[in-house]
Amino acid sequence: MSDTPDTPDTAGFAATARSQTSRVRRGTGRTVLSDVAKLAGVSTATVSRVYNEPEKVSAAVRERVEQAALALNWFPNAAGRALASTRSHIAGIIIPTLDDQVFASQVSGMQAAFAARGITLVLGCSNYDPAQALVQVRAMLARGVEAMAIVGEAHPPELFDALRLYRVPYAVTYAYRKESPHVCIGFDNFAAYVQMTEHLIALGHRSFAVCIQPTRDNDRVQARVAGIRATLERHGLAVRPEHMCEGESTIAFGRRSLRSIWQAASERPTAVICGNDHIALGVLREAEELGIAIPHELSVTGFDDLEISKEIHPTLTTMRVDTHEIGKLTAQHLLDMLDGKRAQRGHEVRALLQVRESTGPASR
Amino acid sequence: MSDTPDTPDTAGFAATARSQTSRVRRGTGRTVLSDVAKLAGVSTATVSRVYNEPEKVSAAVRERVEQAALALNWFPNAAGRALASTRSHIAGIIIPTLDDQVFASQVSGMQAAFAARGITLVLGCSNYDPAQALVQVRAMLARGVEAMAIVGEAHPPELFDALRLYRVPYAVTYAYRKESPHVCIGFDNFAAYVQMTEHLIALGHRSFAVCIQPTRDNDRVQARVAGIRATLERHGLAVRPEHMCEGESTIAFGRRSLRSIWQAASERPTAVICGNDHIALGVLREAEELGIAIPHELSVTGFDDLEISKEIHPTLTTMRVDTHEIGKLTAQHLLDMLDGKRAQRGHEVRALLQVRESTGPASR
DNA sequence: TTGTAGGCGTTATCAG
DNA sequence: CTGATAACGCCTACAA
Repeated sequence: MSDTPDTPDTAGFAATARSQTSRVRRGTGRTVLSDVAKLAGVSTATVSRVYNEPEKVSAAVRERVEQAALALNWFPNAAGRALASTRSHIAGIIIPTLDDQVFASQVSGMQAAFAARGITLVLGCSNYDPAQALVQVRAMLARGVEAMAIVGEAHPPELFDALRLYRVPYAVTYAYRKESPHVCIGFDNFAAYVQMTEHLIALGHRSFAVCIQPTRDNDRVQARVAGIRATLERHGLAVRPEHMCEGESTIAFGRRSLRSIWQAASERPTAVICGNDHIALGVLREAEELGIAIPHELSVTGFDDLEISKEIHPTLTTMRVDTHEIGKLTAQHLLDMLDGKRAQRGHEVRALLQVRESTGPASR
Repeated sequence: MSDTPDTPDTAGFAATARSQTSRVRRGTGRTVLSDVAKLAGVSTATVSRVYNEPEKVSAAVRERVEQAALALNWFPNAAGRALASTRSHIAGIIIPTLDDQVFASQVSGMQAAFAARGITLVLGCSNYDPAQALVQVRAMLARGVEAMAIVGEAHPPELFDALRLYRVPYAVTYAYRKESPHVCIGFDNFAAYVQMTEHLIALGHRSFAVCIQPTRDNDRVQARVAGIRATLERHGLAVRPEHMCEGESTIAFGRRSLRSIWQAASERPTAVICGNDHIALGVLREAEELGIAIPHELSVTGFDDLEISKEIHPTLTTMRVDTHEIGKLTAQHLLDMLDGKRAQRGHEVRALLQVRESTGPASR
């Protein structure tokens, strides 16, 4: 049974001789840690220490190991590392879509902050579909993500259950609600639209239209609509159904919406609140075409403060949120969790109103 | 000397949870494959087969295993899988920045195509810095990426050497050059700007200005400038140094540039070629402020065809590239490589000229 | 400070 | 079609 003298792993056979040595080995032929150990004349444990706890290795030995690794062009295999240490050095983020600048810049902020700490970010897009988000989260859990960020809280309970079950620290981003059971890092969508609506009411507006993204499965947009409605209600006002337009986040949708609002039989609104700058840009564009004077005849507001919004005519009243900062703060929070710090209650970022030319006193 | 156990950086959350477990087993307490095997009354090998080669398992056993997995809420651990199978199911992409829509949508295209095949995409941003790109590629190689995409070919040779050494299939994206030693999937930046320049020359323009992104370390932008220069030269023309502006990709840079061009002592150009729509939007905006008639007094061109470009006044002449498609094609190519298909020569995507109101006949 | 040895969760080989 | 068992590459408790 045991007449073969060569112990398969730690014994010293040359790197090249390896593949021929035994029939059982399935190896890839790549340089591995033990090759480096052999060349440096140290144990595998020492090589590992050089890369994980360098202060515990003498300078001379460290130097020798680094030389050997360089000579063999070796670097640690992440799968082996992850398996042995139960640390994957991976974090995940789920966003609705990269096609929206606000999410892209949030990813960008997180990516940079994580990379600085040697953590790789893996990205999943849900396309605004809760089922897809759940699938992505499960896949990331399987990958062994150490932390996760996810946009919004309108997700299946199983999603958060899974996160808790696996004890993966996570944060809900982009949205912020004080009452949320999750750690939230973002802004209060409800409050932001309250502020915007109050701005218009203060200007004397009493008749409103709303052009907004799909509310389905989207807590952020729902909160915005709720903010508008609550504020109007407080002033004894409401949006007529025919002045409530819901559709995709495009210039084209904004144009279509204003046309239908203008052609409706009911009294025309004096203000249009849009779900974001894209839609507002479309409304402005269509207004120009219909010969509607902005803001004299109609006030228009957006959200996001795109670079273009202060350059067009008339310049667009909108709100600005630093989404890059949201990403950075989220990464910092998650890194703190990984470092064993106590959990925060979340972090509220301000949405800042930018009053420009597209809003003015109501004409009626 | 140093019996202090605190490793400042990499030691983390794992430490606390661990100490309670048995001294021998370091396990995480998570459900593992063998638990499923036990519950289903089969061997671990069979469980593995159910998920990797289901056709080799009888329907009855398969059913039993699936039930057990569901009951225990088990799913395979990626690190263990990667280690044992030498397949990581990870692909990587390196882009300059997510803050540019064209790269974000390329990532989006790849991500979707890969996800459909169970491959996770990991993202790295180089911030237009070749050194950072190299670091990111090495990190991804360590992660065991099975394939890689990287924007542009202006990278350190070590980067491509590493890719070749590890036999990782890769593609250069966004840029396409027939003579490139790499598989390229993108469009010909040189040819695109030749076409744009020819468009203006055909309109009678003889005096040009150029406002473009930084050329340093950026082969795509360099190719664009070369395309402009070569075309002009063929017609016996050239850009005066004071009409050559290089700067960041923003509306503000476009505005600044036009102002300086207009204030220069030399004869004013009749056309401004911009490196992208952002810059062109700035030029248009500043022209309006300076009272320059577009296109009568000055023609302006962009690149990318942003949604806004056909909505502003005057509408912008630009070029359109389907970057989402580039991402999708790249993923398909890389998947083909992983499936062992023969390498393609790359794939050229067309950049389409969109002639609009911002270009017209030269006035001089 | 360094070495030894066993384990991390899964897959692959080979025998039954 | 199924099971036993040895890798996969690295980390870490413990011993020296």
